[in-house]
Amino acid sequence: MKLLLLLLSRLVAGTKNRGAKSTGFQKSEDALCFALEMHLRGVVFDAVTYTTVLAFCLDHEGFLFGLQLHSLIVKFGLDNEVFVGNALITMYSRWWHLGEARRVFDEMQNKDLVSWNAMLSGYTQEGNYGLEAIRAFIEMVRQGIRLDHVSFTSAISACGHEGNLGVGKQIHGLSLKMGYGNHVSVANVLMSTYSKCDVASDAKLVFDRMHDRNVISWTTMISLSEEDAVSLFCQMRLDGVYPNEVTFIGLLHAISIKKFVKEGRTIHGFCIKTNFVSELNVCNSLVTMYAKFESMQESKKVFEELNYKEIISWNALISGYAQNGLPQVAFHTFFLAIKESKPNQYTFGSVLSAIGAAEDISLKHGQRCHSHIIKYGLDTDPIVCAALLDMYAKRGSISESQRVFDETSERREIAWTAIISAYARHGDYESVMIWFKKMENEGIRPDSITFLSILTGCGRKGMVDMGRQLFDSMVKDYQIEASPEHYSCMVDMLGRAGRLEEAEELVSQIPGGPVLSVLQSLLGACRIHGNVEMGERVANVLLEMEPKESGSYVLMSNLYAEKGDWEKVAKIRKGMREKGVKKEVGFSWVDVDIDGLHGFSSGDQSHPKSKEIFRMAECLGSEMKYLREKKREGQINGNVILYRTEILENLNMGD
DNA sequence: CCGGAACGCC
Repeated sequence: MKLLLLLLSRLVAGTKNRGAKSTGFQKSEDALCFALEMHLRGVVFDAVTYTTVLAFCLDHEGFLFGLQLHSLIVKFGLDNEVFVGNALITMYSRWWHLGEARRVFDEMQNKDLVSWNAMLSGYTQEGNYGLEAIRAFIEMVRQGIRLDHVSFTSAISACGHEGNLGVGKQIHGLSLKMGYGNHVSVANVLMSTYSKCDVASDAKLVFDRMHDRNVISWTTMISLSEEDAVSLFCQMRLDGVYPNEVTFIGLLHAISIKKFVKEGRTIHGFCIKTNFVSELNVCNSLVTMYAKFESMQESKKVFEELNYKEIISWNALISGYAQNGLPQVAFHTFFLAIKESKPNQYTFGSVLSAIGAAEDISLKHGQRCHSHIIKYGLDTDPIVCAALLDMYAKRGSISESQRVFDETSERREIAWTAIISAYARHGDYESVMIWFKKMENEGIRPDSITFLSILTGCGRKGMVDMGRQLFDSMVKDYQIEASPEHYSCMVDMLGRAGRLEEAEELVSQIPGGPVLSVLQSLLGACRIHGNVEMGERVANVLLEMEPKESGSYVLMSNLYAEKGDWEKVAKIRKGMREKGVKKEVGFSWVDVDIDGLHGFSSGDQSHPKSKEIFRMAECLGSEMKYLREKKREGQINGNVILYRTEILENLNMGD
């Protein structure tokens, strides 16, 4: 109570410049209790006091307090004060009540630039209001409201969220004209916007032209240039700019993606020296980094040294185990995590991908996970739904996948992509086509992954013209850049259909030239159709690109072998020997319940039971041949397994 | 006393 009175006297004294922090409150609860106490003692607030207290309502559970403050403000007729209105707009938009924010804004009689900017930035927050933000900015221009650097920062940021490069460029132009283009926060947001709109070169240009770069400018640049992140970090230090927590998160992320192991350890050391390891978020990034370096021991070590673990830390560890082929550990960690923290969509995304990848985790566990998802109310989350659907598809339960999809209320792109990939994974291209049609009918925009599934489907179904049309439409109408996988798929499709010239032409049109796999697809197609002339042409390019790649030699030698040109076959083999190219040995892994994992390579006789294994393989081979003949003759329709049992009995090999 | 810019767990 003593403290209360002290603070009361300080506030009532009405001294200038008492910022929110200087009132001594740490939490919005305290601030509101204090404010209510003042009110009870008959102290009438002034606008400045309300504004100060409203600022506390932006964090934690402050929204309800804010609502009460709003009614007090109205009661005392202070809602016409511009500062108070501005604070209310900010509060409502932070709590996602954009409608209420707008109502306050519309009812304000005296709006100033800050009111407009507060409304603009409310719409700019990530969400579905990007268009509103752009509209509000245009309205400002139309009404001749004065614009400043904050207006430009928000408006350009909205274009970034919307991916609207056209409007972004126009606002950039306007900012230059009005002399705000070089303002540090405008330039910073321009960089991130250009990078979001896939014009990284323009982002770099903005950065290069800046004269005053602050820590945010450097952090932005580091985060969007993975390859040069480390050298940019060094330049930043030379420039005398001190990094912060966010800088390290971006830097460590780039290092993780690029697997710069040495640099990663150095930066870890730097974080220890500068005590950035006391920042939870930096440590979370370190957990992810070591996981990406495939060193789960170190990842776990960083994790265990945390004195406080939040769900992001757990997620980083779980996905690390999942990505490093330790799904059981991932699954086990998941159960520890949900004991200590409240899981979010990423937690389930990671654990579901682990279950999907693990043949030896019972599907029951997947279902158990599913029930947790429902328990935590995450069953409508698009990320979780897609992961769940994918998990069932990977574990062979396509009907469950379909059910998850049917029950997904908010069917965003990601769910459609997942169900179409699920059918593609199962080789059910009939369904791929059906669901793609449905997706189109619903007006959902297919993405790059969806196109890959559908193009593969067209290839397998021999629907070459349709595939070609879709590919062209993807690039032209949907403006999706064709990836090497898309090109491989197209070349494979055209090649299977014998349209080799068309395939070769497509390859020649690839911007920046084809990658290895695309050319190998083309060479494979040449082999199927016995086109030696084109095959040689393709092989020459391939051997120039990667002289040590054995696959190219093998494909070419197979092509000659099929034509019976044994001389050329021998020449290629000789060439391989001379260049020291070795064919990498392919391994097959067999997991036997009782005695673990066995690896086999072609011609390998090292296994103690190899004699029996080869005998069995031979039997299975002749059995397959027999079955194929029967099937061709139409003698089998349906249950091959039953039929197989019958044959085995006849062959007297019932084991 | 009010408005803006960078990042991580899918």
